[in-house]
Amino acid sequence: MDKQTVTIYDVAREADVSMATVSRVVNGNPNVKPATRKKVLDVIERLDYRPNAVARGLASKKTTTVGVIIPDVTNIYFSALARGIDDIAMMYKYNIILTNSDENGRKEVQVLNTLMAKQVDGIVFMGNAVSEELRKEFDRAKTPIVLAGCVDEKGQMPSVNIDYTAAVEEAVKNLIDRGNQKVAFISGSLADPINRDFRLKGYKQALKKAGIRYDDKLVFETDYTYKAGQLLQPALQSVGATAAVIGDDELAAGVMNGVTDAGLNVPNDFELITSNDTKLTEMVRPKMSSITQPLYDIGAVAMRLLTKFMNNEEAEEKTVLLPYGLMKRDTTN
Amino acid sequence: MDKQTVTIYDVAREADVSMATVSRVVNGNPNVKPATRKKVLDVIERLDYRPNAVARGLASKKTTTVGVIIPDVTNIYFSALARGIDDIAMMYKYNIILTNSDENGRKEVQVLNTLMAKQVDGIVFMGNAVSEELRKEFDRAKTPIVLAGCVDEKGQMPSVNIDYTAAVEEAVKNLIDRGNQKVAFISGSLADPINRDFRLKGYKQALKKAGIRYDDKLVFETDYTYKAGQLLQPALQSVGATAAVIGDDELAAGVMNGVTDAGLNVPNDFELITSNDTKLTEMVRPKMSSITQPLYDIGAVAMRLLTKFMNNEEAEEKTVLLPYGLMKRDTTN
DNA sequence: CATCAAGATGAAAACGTTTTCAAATTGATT
DNA sequence: AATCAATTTGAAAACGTTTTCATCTTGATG
Repeated sequence: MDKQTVTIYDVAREADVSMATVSRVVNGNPNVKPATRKKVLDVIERLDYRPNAVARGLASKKTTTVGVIIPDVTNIYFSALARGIDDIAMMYKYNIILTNSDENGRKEVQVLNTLMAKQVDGIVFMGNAVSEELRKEFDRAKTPIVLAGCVDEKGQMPSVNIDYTAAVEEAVKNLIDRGNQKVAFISGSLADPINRDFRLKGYKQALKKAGIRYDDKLVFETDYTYKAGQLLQPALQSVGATAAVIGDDELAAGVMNGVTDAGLNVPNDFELITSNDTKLTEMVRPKMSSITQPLYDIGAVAMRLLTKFMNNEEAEEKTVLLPYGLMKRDTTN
Repeated sequence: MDKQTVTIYDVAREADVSMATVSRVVNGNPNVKPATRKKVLDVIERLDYRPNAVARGLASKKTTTVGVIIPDVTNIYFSALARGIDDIAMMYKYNIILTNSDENGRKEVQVLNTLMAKQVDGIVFMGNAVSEELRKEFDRAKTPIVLAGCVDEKGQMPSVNIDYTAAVEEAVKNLIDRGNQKVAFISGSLADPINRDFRLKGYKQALKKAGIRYDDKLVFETDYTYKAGQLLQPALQSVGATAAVIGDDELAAGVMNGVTDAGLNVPNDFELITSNDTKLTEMVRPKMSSITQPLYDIGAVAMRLLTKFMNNEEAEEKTVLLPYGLMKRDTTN
């Protein structure tokens, strides 16, 4: 019926010491005589005392909780990052408050505010754009923040990513080298810097080096969804694209199936390279060639970086780029 | 530099009222004269006051946070549930502390304990088995708990699921009706009641009604992973199975590709029905026929149910079964 | 105009920790 | 035996709210 909670005070009384001493042994403070420590530990055991983390948070101003803002857990790419984040967080004794933002600016701001209200010790932000409004909130927050799989156009926020520009350039070059003159660029919103400023740049660079004229008819801006990809086939055909680099694996799977269902053969009639190397690439047939990214590690490193900031350690570099690669599977010849 | 936090006390002073009154307006308590309310609100605005949720939690014993224990966010099935949970949680102003358990009993208990320490108002548990140890912890916790996509063998914990037994029976019948005499049953660990007591039971019932002898050579116990499925092909062939019901979509995709890669044709040489109807079923080729489950809704309903418990409302039924179906796609004839 | 009930307010006590600072104890050194 | 520094301890003040009472206002009613 009752709350029936055992408090630090109960332990202190039973062990015949002060709350301060109990607090010390609970927190592993070395300034406690071994004998007293044992005595206290025994009482804790006997009473089954569990420190109240909320009270602790209030007194110490540390909640050992970090906020994670994710566009959609349901997206394999982001959930892979999230897994990396959570594992490292757990390793450092933090918990994760996870919230979906749907990349909706208003929701992002609102979520950020409740996270701050809950006094999280830090935040990992995923998403594609850091809106001005969001940046303002970030600034106001004294709370450390790290971006994961998310570029900051102004380069002032700590983040961990791969070199999207170079990766896409390499992928496109790969496609061109095999004779494709019309390579489509398919991504999410070009309002997102990650697409507009990084991936598209790589695309253009590859074209330029190959002496191919840039044609914005070949650039497709869409949602990161399977359906969206599937519906793209007629448009791709009408511009005569014979290959594509695609910014998301689910989207890529959609494109591939759309093309295949239209009777074309991948990779003989149409080659494609996707971007995230999630497990989906191996599940579909043909398996998708992909830019490889250390997904789990991006999350893990971001979280690790965050722990440093929360600990006031100096981090060598604020902006870390993890290695990428190109994995040939069956959607390229 | 400094914490620079505006407290309720500052607001009270500036507005020339007591903390109690500020608290009242912040919490929408109607017992405040409109004029004072406005005065307070203005000060709050001017000072940009944000209530500290931790202090609030300590004083009110409510954290508006619920814990979610998930085997692995990276699994499409679970992340779909998680999404439903989070959306409803947000709707009711709760936040989610999300932790991966890997279905590891020790980790589950440990995670549960830290959630309790953090004074979450409730818990949604996903996973396949509720171990004895876990049940003990659950009992000790005064905190309301709801299972999502997870059966309680003893039927005493609130949960939301579909009728796995009936669903599997129907799927197997479907396969048998089309002439398959040797239908394999492929699931995760049979230590999990969901497989052992529910799905397998449905499988047996279908066989029985069709007058086919149960043969445990046709029962495959494995991991819920793509790889595990892929490796199953030789074993399936050696027992002469011509069809299978499979307990997880990633696993099913693995089985299908294993079979296909071995040169067989799905569905002509081998038919299969999977269980979770995640978006993966539509991404692979052939598209997988599946038992359908309202994934998102399972999570959503579980969370909704939890809010009732947290609110001490009486819930009509503790154990809710959502409707399932059978979706014919291209892995069955 | 006295009376009362209802409506607004405030003082202060929780809530369960951590942390600061001073006091008490210890033990080694002279 | 006296001294001093280190080591252990405890008292009490935070931490920033909510909540319980009691008190004070109000305005209507007789």
